[in-house]
Amino acid sequence: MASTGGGRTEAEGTLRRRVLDTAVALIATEGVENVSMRRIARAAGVSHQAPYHHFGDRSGVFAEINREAFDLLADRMDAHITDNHDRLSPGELATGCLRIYVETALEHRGHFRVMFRQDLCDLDGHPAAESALRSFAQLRRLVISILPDTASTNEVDGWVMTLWSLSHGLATLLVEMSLDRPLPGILLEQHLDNVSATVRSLVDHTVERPGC
Amino acid sequence: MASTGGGRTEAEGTLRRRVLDTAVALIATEGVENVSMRRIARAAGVSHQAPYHHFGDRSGVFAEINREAFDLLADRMDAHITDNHDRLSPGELATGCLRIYVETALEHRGHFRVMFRQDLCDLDGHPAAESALRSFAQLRRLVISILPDTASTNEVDGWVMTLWSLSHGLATLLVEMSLDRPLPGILLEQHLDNVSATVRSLVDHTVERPGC
DNA sequence: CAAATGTCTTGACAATGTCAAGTGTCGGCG
DNA sequence: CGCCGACACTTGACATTGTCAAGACATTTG
Repeated sequence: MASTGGGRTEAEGTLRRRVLDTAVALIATEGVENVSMRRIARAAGVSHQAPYHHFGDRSGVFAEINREAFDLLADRMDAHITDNHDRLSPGELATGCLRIYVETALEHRGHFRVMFRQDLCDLDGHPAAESALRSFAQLRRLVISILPDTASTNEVDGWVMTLWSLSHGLATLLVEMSLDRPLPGILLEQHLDNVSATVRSLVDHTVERPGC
Repeated sequence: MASTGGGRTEAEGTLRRRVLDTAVALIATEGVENVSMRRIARAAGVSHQAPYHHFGDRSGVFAEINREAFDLLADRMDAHITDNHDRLSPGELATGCLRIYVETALEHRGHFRVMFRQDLCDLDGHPAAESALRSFAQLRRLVISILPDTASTNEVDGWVMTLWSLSHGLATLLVEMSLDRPLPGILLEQHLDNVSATVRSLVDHTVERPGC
């Protein structure tokens, strides 16, 4: 087994990556409550202290998973917008982003289960907070481009929260409950239809307003 | 302090209640990750094993909190519907239920933080699962009364999920992040306006459909 | 080549979930 | 009245967990 005492056994920074991957995989299958540092270390085939060298403490691992999750989300949204901004309307772009949100959460349950969990890690000052804001900002920009210039800040932020909730709520339900077993993709499509209907109501809301 | 050895020190079943209340209060302030059985016991002023007598194990406490949460939610929705069913349209009733959902989550963060957490407790066979379904069923009934009889099951369930997501997503964001500090009630009202707009689009969706 | 550094290991400690075994009180039975 | 079992709790013990401290080895630096 492992020779007593260490040495540079891992290639450049490989363990750090393997710890994150192992952690995310375990969280996806067992839930975050049932994942311990020592289990991660064991699953990664290293001593119980090796992960601490790269993350400081347990919450450090979760903070990094948070960062990766929000970055992945923001990157995908970015790509979708830049790829389609000349082909789709702002409303369609927003709908696309919301779809990406749900799909990303389902594809990366381990990441998603850690997002927004302030009891797992304090994100204040951590780069993860910045990544999170990046995702919000993208959606916010789309909402602004949909609403008229006269829209108040509250109106903008209210719609951002509404749209975000539509995705986040569904993603939570699908990931946390076992709703995905009985509910196949068709329900997701139905929901996304409804989302786009909501977005359209946002657009109409904008147009219809006569005055005041 | 506590005399060595037990005795009937609690009035009828009082400790069980106090354990639940203590647990919920701790979870609301510290987050579920930072709440241990022994801390609950300590805060309740009993030995570390006393709670186990009433709940079997840790997940038993969470299961019971789940049951209370879903029951409270379903009861409030029930009351709202029976109090207003002759005064409000089904759409308005649905909007009211969604508002109740968010308000209940904010008033009972400790409960909400445990809901939908399958890693904390297995609800299969537990009465909590039944309570959860009761809440869903209420919303479902409202959606059915809004949609035309010809609506497919997928259409119904899709809208149930959409409406539920609208509330659950917002509640999660408000409870898990510290969004409630900078965001006062006005944003919640704005969001609820949007929710009712979405519900209206559901109703219109019903009316507008020409054929097929 | 020697020292410093970075990567990992082992060992130890307090806290936690939980099992096992006590200890005291209460209600009912003779 | 006195005994007895059930109940509601307590104390004690154990494996596991997060984390601190110290050691071992390879690589880099001087």
